[in-house]
Amino acid sequence: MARKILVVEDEAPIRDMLCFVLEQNGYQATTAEDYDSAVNALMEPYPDLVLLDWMLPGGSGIQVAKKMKQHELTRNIPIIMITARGEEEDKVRGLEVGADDYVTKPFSPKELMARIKAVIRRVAPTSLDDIIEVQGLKLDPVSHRVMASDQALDMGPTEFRLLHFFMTHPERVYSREQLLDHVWGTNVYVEDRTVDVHIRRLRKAISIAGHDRLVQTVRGSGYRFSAK
Amino acid sequence: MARKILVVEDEAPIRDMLCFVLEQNGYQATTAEDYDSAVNALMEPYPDLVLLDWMLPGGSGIQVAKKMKQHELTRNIPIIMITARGEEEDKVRGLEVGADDYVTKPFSPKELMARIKAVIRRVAPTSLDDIIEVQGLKLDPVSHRVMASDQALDMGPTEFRLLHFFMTHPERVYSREQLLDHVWGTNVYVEDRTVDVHIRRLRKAISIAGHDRLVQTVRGSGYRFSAK
DNA sequence: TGTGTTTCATAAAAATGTCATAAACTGGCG
DNA sequence: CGCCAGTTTATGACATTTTTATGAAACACA
Repeated sequence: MARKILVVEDEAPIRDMLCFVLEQNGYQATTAEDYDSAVNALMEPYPDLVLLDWMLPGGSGIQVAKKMKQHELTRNIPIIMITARGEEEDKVRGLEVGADDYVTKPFSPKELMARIKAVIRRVAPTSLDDIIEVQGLKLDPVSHRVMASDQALDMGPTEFRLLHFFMTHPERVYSREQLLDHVWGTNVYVEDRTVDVHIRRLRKAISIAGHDRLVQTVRGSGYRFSAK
Repeated sequence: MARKILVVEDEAPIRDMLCFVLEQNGYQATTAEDYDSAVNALMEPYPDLVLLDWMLPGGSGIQVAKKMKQHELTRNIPIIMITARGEEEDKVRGLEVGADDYVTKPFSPKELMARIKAVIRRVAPTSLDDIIEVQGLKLDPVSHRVMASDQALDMGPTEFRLLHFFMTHPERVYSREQLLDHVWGTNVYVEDRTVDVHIRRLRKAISIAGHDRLVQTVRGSGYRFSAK
């Protein structure tokens, strides 16, 4: 429900202000103050968006952006750059590196929130709270419930998260490791094979109306959620 | 219960379509085609929400939004802007001025309804003081009483508030923390687990007519009040 | 003192990660 | 082709951990 936003900013006062505004608006804020901590913070709970100060001390913000673009898992996280007034050059370079938008210091909280909202909407058209439906299988993140043709399905929390991930990322193979990263969270030490077990449990839970065929095994690669 | 929605849109076909869709979904639609008629329409029967086309001929939609924000009585009426595809800048400015959300032309009725619902839910969950009924379980905030098929039920104050909250926010999971915030009030230091106890008491109180099944446990997430 | 609330301890239930084993699939080879 | 050996995946069982339910005691307040 609450989107996670990573704030990368070296000046503590500004950082705090940003966090305050973000949390005030229903986001969950994480922070980092330099390149290293930023890269680190990116791995933990994947943020839904990164607010990146261009003028970081050591490695500039651009390094962080570049690093993000290199990694599969962080490549698609949208970035909003914070630039100083008038630095046209920066803006251009920032957008070149893959920033999705920028705000110019000083900026109003209102403007910032507007931009964040717009960027998130653009990147993730389906709101986190939307009911997702695939072939009669409906998942409602708000009521935290899965229905198959008006019948509520029962499953454990992990199976729910797994299904949620699958339904929001269909038609794509995911290795067990990737699934662990996305569904369990990073740096969680769990055996690869554990995924198999939860896949089975998920299949069993949704098999009542025959939806288990949506969860497909891709031998040698992992699993895929597909309506085809 | 029928919410009034003001549609501000200059193109008649689109306006009619919008009205049709809105009424189809149980809303009561009012219309306006330009700045003046919009300002006018705002005064008469205060709408619960305004659907505002950004691209009005004379004064653009933003004028309407600004005007609304100036007046005490219309300030809090939520606004959903209708923007043309790709006009990023417009969206940002709209949100800055105080729009609550936007839809991009062309949009599906489904998406529109979803956004309207989301905005209304956020702004006005349910009017207070109305008798709420779910499956024969009636709660009257005025007389402060709960009835199950003409039989008065007995419960403590906290259970009453808890039930009231649940009945006005059904089909949604709430974590214990959220429940504490909403039912107990913010910044109250109470153990999370205390919620469990009151949930049990509430269940016991309404179990006489079998309504305890409405209060559902969502493992790992919290509780949910649901008729399903 | 009595009603209502919170905390605590414990029971009960559910979820989770691993294993061991069965089953399914692959590619090579006779 | 058909079979075998080697891999990979499916599945059932299980010990452990985590989360909830519940009864009772400790409190708070009028």
